[in-house]
Amino acid sequence: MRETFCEYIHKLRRENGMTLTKLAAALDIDQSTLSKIENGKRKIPVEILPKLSSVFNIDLKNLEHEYFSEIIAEIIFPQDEPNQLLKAAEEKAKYMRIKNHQQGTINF
Amino acid sequence: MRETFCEYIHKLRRENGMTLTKLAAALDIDQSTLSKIENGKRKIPVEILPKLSSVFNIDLKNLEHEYFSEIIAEIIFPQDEPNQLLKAAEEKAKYMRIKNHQQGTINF
DNA sequence: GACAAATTTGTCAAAAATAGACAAAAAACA
DNA sequence: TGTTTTTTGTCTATTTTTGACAAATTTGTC
Repeated sequence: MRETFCEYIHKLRRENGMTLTKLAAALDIDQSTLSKIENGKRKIPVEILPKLSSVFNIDLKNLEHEYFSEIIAEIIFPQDEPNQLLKAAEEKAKYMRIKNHQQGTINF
Repeated sequence: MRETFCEYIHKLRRENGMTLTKLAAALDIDQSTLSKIENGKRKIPVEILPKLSSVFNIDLKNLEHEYFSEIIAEIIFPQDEPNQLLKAAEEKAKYMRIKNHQQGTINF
């Protein structure tokens, strides 16, 4: 996927000929909130992923993949050495696995 | 660097024979807060990076590198295909640069 | 062991960020 | 034009985060 996640949601909705109101209802959020989400003005709540998955029949793993890669992209986007940063992150993740780090302790 | 950022701060402080009270004062935070930071119980405020840099004479770029890679590590750590995730993130960051995406719009 | 210094922990109120809801404005389109 | 859809603004409630303080615990030294 090239586009951002919010663009993707928008595309999915239009392709399936749904209105904001309808999709919002299926996702159990306010339609104005969905509009904001599609326009990148509100953060995407993780909880909607499984619902998107079932509404549009898309593998949940895929959606999660897109979701998290986007968050990472937001971080590396302004950096000047993104590749080094990603390498370092990999190393650190390995280190965390070894020390079987308490997930989500803090800082994210 | 292998260790986590909080471990690193702790190490730096001890190596330089500083007490929590002293370093906390230099960083302009409460000493109990610094203790929590070193123990991964509070998130590390970005604002302390420049101060750490000058107190310990470490290149700021380096510190930022470690700081952000850690955040990314926290995200990929629990994922089962971290490499694919990182690749996707790279792609997305490129896409964002092209579309000259408003940094930090949302979701992070 | 006793003492002092250093560190960790718990708690609580203040401040900040986020979410949810609603209505009005704007845009799309038939 | 009239209707539906979408976007935007605003407000309050809720949740999360922060800062500060004091008590408890640990550490190191004599």
